[in-house]
Amino acid sequence: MPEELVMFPKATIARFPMYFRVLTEYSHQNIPLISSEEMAQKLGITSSQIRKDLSYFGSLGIRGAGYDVVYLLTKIKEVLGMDKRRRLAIIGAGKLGQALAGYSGLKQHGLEVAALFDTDPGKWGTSIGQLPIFPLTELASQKEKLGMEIAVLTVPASAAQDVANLAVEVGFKAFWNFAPVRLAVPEDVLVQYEDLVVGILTLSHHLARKFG
Amino acid sequence: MPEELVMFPKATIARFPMYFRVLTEYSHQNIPLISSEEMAQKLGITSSQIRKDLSYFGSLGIRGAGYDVVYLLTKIKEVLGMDKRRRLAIIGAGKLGQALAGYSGLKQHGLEVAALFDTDPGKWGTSIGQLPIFPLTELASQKEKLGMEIAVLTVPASAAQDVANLAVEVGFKAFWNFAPVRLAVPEDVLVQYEDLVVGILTLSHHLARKFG
DNA sequence: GTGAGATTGTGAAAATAATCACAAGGGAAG
DNA sequence: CTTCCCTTGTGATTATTTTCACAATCTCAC
Repeated sequence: MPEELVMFPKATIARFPMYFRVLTEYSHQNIPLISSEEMAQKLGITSSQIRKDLSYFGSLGIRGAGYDVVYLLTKIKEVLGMDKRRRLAIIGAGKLGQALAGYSGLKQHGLEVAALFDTDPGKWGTSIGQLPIFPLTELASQKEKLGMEIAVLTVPASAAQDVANLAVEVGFKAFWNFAPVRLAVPEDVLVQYEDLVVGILTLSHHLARKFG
Repeated sequence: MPEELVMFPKATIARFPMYFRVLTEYSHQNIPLISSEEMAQKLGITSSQIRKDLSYFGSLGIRGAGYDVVYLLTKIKEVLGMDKRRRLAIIGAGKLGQALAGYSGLKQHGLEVAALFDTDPGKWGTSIGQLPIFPLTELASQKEKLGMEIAVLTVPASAAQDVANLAVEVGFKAFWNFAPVRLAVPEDVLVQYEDLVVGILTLSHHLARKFG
């Protein structure tokens, strides 16, 4: 029989990480309940939006009281795939790759960087924190050995497609792409684009509108 | 008389940086015209969306031919505030701050990191590339001297609000905040939130849905 | 157990965004 | 100058997202 698959709106999914943060904070402080209004204040959004978002889980709040912090946290972890540990391969051991390798936010969300890869021989054998840097040619073998399933692309735009092709070939089905280019990949491969410039240019736009 | 201020939808503004990239590429190759369909192919979106987005400028395309690359580029630069050079202060000279300091994408978009700031005395006086690291206490004086107007927060979440308060005090009106906390700031201050975890967790969600 | 107060869950309405489909031009060739 | 072809610009439509408003129902105090 088909598993019950609630479809969450994209906009809702994008907010779950925020909810996760607040809930984690409350959980650490052993606060058992949180209301939508309380969350809304913390996050600067409306409480009705939060309730609507959470309603896709079905009815898991407690009327008159709020939401059970631990239970809600479990549900959000589940839907974000955080119940299973995922290992990442960072391809491109430049500044950005290194910054991500050392970013504690990943581990806090069940995401573990297992290794970095680079084409620069000068970097092979060195390490970032505890993480080894391998030649890109070892991507296939290390993927097997370390059980990595997400490829993080922190290479120059000009190299991104080639690197992606290689990663697809060795079996990666998910990409987190920081290179500002659209990747051509097979149908069944997921690509999440991350473009830092969008954020700062949005800010620049508002700044220009407001102050000239 | 009030300047004509066309209001661009948020979603449209978020796509302008993509358009900027394609146009820059074409401009470098001295290709004078580009059609919405051509752009759409490059970017993996629909051509009608592009036409709709560009229609907010008024009518600047050429029917039967496409858009003048250089002219369109000028318009997009203008609306994104890229016609004026903006200087950034990076507060928090950790891995992420350093990565951003060395990120060429910023300069390519008219954004110039002028200095970094940190509370760690061990970092004072050292530099990242050509960029000096100052004590946070010098924020006010260096802001004047270097003409910085955007504060980039790459400090731990626990320090973000305090640092923001200081930056507001010395006159910053725009923040690019990488710390995963909502900042309490005066009405007239702009904050652009950047949360790397959202992207990777969205990917994780789709991965979990698709492959379990 | 009862009433007062709080907070959820959710249909309906409003706002925003994306897509469609085609009339209105403009270019190019002869 | 006319015809054919191409691509824009845009109203209309559809889809998605947010907000509203209130009935349902749970807690807590007594």
